[in-house]
Amino acid sequence: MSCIPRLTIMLRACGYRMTSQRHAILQALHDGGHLSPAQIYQRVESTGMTEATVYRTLEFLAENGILLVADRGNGHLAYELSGESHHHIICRTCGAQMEVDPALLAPAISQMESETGYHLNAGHLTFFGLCPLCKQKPQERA
Amino acid sequence: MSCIPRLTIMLRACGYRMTSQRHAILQALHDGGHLSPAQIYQRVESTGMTEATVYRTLEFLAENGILLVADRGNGHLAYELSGESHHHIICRTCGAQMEVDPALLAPAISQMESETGYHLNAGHLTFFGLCPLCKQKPQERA
DNA sequence: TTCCTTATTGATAAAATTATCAATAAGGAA
DNA sequence: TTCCTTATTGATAATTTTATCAATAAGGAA
Ligand SMILES: [Mn+2]
Ligand SMILES: [Mn+2]
Ligand SMILES: [Zn+2]
Ligand SMILES: [Zn+2]
Repeated sequence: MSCIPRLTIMLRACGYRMTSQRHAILQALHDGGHLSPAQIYQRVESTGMTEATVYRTLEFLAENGILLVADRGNGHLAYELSGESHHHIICRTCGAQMEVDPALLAPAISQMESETGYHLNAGHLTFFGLCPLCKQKPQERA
Repeated sequence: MSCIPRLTIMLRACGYRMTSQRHAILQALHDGGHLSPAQIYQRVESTGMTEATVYRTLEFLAENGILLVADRGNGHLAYELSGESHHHIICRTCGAQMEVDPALLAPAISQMESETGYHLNAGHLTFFGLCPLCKQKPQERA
């Protein structure tokens, strides 16, 4: 993917380094979308990388804004490349999910800002609910 | 606290039971507010309860709507008694936090519902940002 | 290219969280 | 109260995640 060189420069500007491990994890997320640490490890295991390195690298990349952390509702976290801003909606019944335009929340957020005095980072939220299908037939679908 | 009898009835109606362990954990959360599993275990350790029981009980109570799960931003979760609906704002710099009236998000959520077809559970969200103090003096405060 | 500094990794241990399963006890029925 | 069914717990092992620290390698300087 073409963003590796850009990220390399960005990291070096902060005194950090681009390593083969970071490269492999970024690549895995590039063609994997939202992935859990375990899923990512599967995809980079062949390089000999340690699980500890996967966790460390994900935390590092997230802290530096290169990755976004997402709540999957199962208590565990997922990671993804931080591209265009967005939020998520997940169906509590069937797990279906979709992305949401952050513009929909903008007015609510700016109102929260003016009422609380906080400066909010719109961020990357996850909303839970029922998808159109599960809204009808209450129980079906695992 | 006075809600134990009510919760007992609620649980029995679903075939579940009120145990001394559940009672102790609810009591801990009643006078503790938002607590992590470790913090809760500290407070009920004297009863001889196992850590595994703490985790199981928290998951059980949350699944049944008696507890809310909160994202604390540190990757770990916190639990609290589900009372009046609200959301949270946490300062990424100093950790200061405050609750937010869910009514502020209501219009945005109903618009998301009409645009996506999902039925959303307003829920219990956590927003991150900078508090009024940290917004000014950029670096200070651990 | 060679050398140096040190950020990063692997190896390992520790800690936190989850899964198994037999023993216990909640609470409904008699 | 006594008895029974079975939800729940404790004990234990397995898995996941985090912390330590010496060995490695990124990448700037010479
Ligand atoms: Mn996302
Ligand atoms: Mn809360
Ligand atoms: Zn669904
Ligand atoms: Zn602050």
